[in-house]
Amino acid sequence: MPRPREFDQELALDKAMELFWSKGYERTSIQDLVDHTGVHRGSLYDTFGDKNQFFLSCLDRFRQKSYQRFKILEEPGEPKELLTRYFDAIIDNALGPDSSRRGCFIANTAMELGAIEPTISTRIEAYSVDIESRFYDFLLQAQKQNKLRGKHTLRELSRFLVTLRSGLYVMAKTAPDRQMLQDSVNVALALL
Amino acid sequence: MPRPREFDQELALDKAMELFWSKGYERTSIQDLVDHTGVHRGSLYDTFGDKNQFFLSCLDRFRQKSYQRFKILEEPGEPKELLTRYFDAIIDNALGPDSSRRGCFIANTAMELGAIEPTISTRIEAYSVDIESRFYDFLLQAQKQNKLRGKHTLRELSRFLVTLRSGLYVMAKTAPDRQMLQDSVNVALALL
DNA sequence: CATATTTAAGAATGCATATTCTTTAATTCA
DNA sequence: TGAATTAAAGAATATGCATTCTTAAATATG
Repeated sequence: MPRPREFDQELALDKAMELFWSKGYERTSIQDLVDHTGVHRGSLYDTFGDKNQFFLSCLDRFRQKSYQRFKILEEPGEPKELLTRYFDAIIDNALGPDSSRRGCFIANTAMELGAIEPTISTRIEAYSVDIESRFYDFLLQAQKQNKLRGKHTLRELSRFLVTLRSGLYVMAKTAPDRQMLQDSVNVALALL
Repeated sequence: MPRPREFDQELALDKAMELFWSKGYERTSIQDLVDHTGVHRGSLYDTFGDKNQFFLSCLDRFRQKSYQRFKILEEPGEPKELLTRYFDAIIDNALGPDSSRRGCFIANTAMELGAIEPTISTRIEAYSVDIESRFYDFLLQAQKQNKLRGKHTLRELSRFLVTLRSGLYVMAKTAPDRQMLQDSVNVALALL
């Protein structure tokens, strides 16, 4: 009996995510979202709730998608080579299409709202812990194959990689050239 | 013949800087600035111009102040020891008083406005280049004293340190505990 | 075919915002 | 002492914002 929805819900969520990603929470207005998704104001409210809820949905969607990048680390190959490819992908993603320098949606949000909104900071912290443990698992595999040198614990190493990763996202917004980021990765991965 | 100003201009600038620093550009309203500085709206406009100009003045003030931290690297001592102290100071500053986790004003701004406002991004880029060259100078001194091992160029190394530094500022907003940041620094400085 | 039900469209509301304007107060120099 | 000049105070303006309400449209089932 219902009138059918005229817009693709998933597509609208993706479009909204893009906008929040590149402009941040405060600078993205409902009108911006309406324009960019092509969906009517009221329909957005009916479907996704208010701006806060909508933003959180976008954040979760980003989180899901970004986990896919860790599949690179599960492929066969030398650990260092795999990490190089992983961080290359990170750099590509951070610089964005046509050098839009959108960075990482979650890192951006951490900087904008991390110390302010408790509901945001818990999510961001969980995400960070998650990434750390994925690095940890990867390093554990490498260690089992005796392909890890150096005196640090896996915990320290994985935390270092998380911090490096975050640093790259800041530099993507700061430095104009890709080489700056590449140099940082080259140095960092030399200690493995 | 003029009526004397009743507020301390420098003090007001510092207060405003604190606010922009911890809340960012968008989330800081003129009313917030009025409340926090104790200076009347009109006086702020007369003295500092509009919100944009005011913000830029605060950014410049922060920049000046933050350069002082590099004096740590000019003190006598082992390079690695000096860098450890430098990054300890960075961590202190990033976590802020009573764990307010305000991060770095410039890094925050890079994330919020870096890819959007051209007038901001040029300043931020200049700041980044400046920091890189200060690391470079420091490493050059260390190299002259034969206190640097490793195969990387000084340019690569200084860029790595800049990225590490940025990463710490993100993690200060993300991770709740200091140890996470400390671990990252420990690993990073091991390769010098 | 008609009614129930959900979506879409657009107008409307109310509040926060940045900025300016007008009036009043405090000085200094003639 | 008084006119000129600058600062402070407070009101006022206009715009943008998130959110809601009302009305029209489209479908499925009886």
